[in-house]
Amino acid sequence: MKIEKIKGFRDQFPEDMGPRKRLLGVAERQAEIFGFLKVDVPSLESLDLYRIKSGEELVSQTYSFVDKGGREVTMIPEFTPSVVRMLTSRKDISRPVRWYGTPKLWRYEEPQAGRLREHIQFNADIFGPDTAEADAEVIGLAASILDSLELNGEYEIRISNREITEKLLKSLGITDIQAAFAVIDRFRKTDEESFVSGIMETGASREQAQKLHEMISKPFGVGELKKKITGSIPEEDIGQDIMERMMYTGKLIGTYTESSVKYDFSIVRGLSYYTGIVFEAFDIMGEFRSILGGGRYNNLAALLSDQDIPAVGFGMGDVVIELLMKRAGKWHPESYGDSYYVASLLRGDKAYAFETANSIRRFRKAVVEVSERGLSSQMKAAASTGCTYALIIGDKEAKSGTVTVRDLTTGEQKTLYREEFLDSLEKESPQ
RNA sequence: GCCGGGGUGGGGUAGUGGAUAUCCUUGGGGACUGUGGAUCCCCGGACCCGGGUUCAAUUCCCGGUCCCGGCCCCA
Repeated sequence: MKIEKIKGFRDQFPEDMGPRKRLLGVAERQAEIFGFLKVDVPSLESLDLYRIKSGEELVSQTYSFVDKGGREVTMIPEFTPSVVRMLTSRKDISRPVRWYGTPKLWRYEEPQAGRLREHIQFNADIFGPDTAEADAEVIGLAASILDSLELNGEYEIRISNREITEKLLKSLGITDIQAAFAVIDRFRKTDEESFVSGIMETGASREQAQKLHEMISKPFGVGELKKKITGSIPEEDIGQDIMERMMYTGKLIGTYTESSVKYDFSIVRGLSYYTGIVFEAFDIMGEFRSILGGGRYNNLAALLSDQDIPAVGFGMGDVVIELLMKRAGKWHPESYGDSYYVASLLRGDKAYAFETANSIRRFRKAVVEVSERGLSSQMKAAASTGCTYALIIGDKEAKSGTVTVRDLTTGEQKTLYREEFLDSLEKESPQ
């Protein structure tokens, strides 16, 4: 009987696992360099954790079920609520708290390009200070990860601000702010006419809806925010300090990366708990869904506990960035430097070859032959493992205490004393 | 949940209402216990599942399932 995979889930074979391991490794390394500490959360949570903050729409898209004890539980659809629960359960942790994690997340929806039912998400948050500096640090980490993956020039960051957008919408006569956010969120998928009519349904006039469409259509440099808004919103309707903070944040983000950072009114993020800055990163060709996204959510802790903890963070799923890395030719595993395939022609007792392999392993990767086969086959195997050198060990070598080293890229080969060979490895090794 | 397009060895494919289902590649073994991605030889491996129509279904029809893509939603 053939058992098929569950829809939207994936097997992860070495050819993708290698690059994916590097992707997550780079993200984790950058997070650590920034001083973030790793945490992990349960894969299963009470469904109520998501009811509180998001309502039935999200709940209907969760991978949830009633367990044997009659509890409504769900495979976690996001990381943040669990992390907030963790943080608020401890009062001794000094702030700012910088935490990251790489959970698997689940959603019960139809799979499509860049979206599966199970995926891995890198996630990082700063809890405590409600400052432009914390905002910039989180976005800067996101950019540094993408840059470390050699994706400079392949992406750009778009930022916006919920408060500013909300005030903008109000000044245009819009009364149903949530509905307007939903229309804006769909901006990229609709034409001007349906956008305008969608906005008109939220309380704006046609003229105002068209004005909004124009503002949303053109991202601009973050430093121009004030200029762009002046004339659109009456001065008294918008806090100067919010705009100053956004422009300052944009300036700080520029200290992390050369990549383009734009202000973009169309970024609102669907998640209702965002309160201030929101941001996403897109591939430069606009082919894929957003690579990552996040923002400030100052009210979530209060919703889930009796504590008030401002927070800012982002999540980056592994699926979209994989598409981007493949397109950019960067989907390759981490390189281990020189590596050795220990081929053996010894009859019976192969201890000499194994001693050699194990000595190499103090400094380098070594693969030792474990089959009985001719040298020709072993050399083929050496090539297919991707090793840069082959060591050939036969009776001659074992008797004389030597090894024959063959460079698999140039074909050059020499025989030298084993001790001499190992010494040279030790000297060349960085550590 | 809804809509569209697909499913032939591990991957890529050809083909057919009836015969031993094509080719390439990959995998295993051998030539080959002293030199690699080669060559030659041998071997293994497939019509997604169920039902219907039919003398006969991998082929036609229906349903399911999975894959790809879109909608909804976006964590």
